[in-house]
Amino acid sequence: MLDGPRVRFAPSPTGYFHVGSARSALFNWLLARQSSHGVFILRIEDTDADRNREEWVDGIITAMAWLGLDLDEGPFRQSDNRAAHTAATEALLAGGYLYYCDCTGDDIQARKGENKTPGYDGFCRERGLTKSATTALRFATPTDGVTVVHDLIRGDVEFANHTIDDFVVAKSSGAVLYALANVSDDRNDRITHVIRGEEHLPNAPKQMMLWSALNVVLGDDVALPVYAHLPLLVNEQRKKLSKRKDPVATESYRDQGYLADAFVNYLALLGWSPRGDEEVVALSSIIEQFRLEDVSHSPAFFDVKKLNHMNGEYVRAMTCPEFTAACAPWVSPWLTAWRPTDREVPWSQEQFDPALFAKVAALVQERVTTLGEVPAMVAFFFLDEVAMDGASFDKVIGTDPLGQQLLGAALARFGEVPWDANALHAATIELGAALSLNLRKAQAPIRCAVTGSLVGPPLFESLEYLGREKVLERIAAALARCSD
RNA sequence: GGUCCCAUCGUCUAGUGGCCUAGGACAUCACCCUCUCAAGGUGGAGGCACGGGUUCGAAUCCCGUUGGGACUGCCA
Repeated sequence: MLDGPRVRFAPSPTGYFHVGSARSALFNWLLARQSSHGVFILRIEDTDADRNREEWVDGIITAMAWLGLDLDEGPFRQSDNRAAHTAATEALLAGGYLYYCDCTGDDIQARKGENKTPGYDGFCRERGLTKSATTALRFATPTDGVTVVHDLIRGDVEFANHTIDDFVVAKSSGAVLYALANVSDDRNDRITHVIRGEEHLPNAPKQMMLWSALNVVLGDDVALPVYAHLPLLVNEQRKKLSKRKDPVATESYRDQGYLADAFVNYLALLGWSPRGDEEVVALSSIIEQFRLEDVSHSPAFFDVKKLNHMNGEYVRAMTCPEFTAACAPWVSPWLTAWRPTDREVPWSQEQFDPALFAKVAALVQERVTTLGEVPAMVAFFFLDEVAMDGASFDKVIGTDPLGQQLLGAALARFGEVPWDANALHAATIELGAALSLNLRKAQAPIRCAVTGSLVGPPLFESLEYLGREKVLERIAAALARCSD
């Protein structure tokens, strides 16, 4: 068998797919992809029945597929490996690495009193307790020596063994906990690189102890994995990104119309950077250049502004037909397999005209940063009645006699002018000139009357695509509104 | 409190002892372009946390200080 890195992404389905998780998944995936024999595994760590939900499992799988993080093995379920976890626990117990403990949290707290040493005090170590409904299994950590974690990103990190408390390996219910379950699975999956968030760094020495102990009691000498603890993703307060307080759901970025390629590109820049000055780089180039050794040590702030810029660049880099097609979930969701879950289209299926949208798309492509912004920008093409912005109307038409005069003149002139953007452009210049208005001023009332807003896609192309009839209708309606 | 991690423009970063008067990107400001809004172009402002060493020479190495963070669960 050819050796390549075997890496895994091991999320627990206790919430939506966090952007920090997406970044961890990506870095694991990159390492696997840059080697021809690399293997990327997804293992859902679903052993905490109280907190897991099936919909979150789906969310993880869907989001990873969206990002293009394809799997070589899995998705596996940690809950399918319970037999192995139990066997590992029993072997460890038989080997003398574990002991039963019936202390409650309150007991431990009460005993500690003034003692500042963290964690469990080893009270039950020599008590010789046996299995019961109230006894958990703890790992007896060495009281001397040091455990050094060889971290690819940070170098060697030393932990004095006496500072590591006797952590619980299996609950009194028999359920095997994270530290062991995770190690047991990593051994079985022959994981070579454990790449995960920095919050797991304190777990590493415990898991190395477990791994080595398992090698002894199982008689199965599996090489310890190489660790790489990724810098945390933080919010503007420099705190770890929180599912509760921060906008971190990967799914929501998809809903908003961020492009997977752009999102992946941005994620790759969090803690790592390509060589050279260019940050918008092809995935193939990222795969080729990526090195764990180059990952930065310090926490990174997830900056939506920069993501926005990058997304805009990717949007503009698409061909027009690609862009048009990519917009489908937002403009014609009734046609697509996937559609955003957090919004509705402003028009009905009957009102929407695909051929018209294909023309209009070119007008908005370079004006949006996300696909989700498209509907609002082109709604006036499909809605029977414009959604008039009151303030804009008052400003350039309602309280402006010149604006009304121009609209009156346009109503007449647009009735006879050849119907194309150039002619409309020229006609508007003349109309404005007659009132001593430059084009900037002259186009405003027309834009407002026809689109309902003072900002939007280029006006004359819009008029052309909308058609003479609707344009004249809307100008007349705007004029009528003045006398209301 | 303890253990551990981290420290370059507001933000993400380049930088691995001399190419640094510290480079790029986002954001920001100004100007140009322009039918609005964008996009684009040009230019500006903006940083090595602090203090000691080591060295001919330090953003880069060492020590300390300060500051921030993670962990400290019969969660993962």
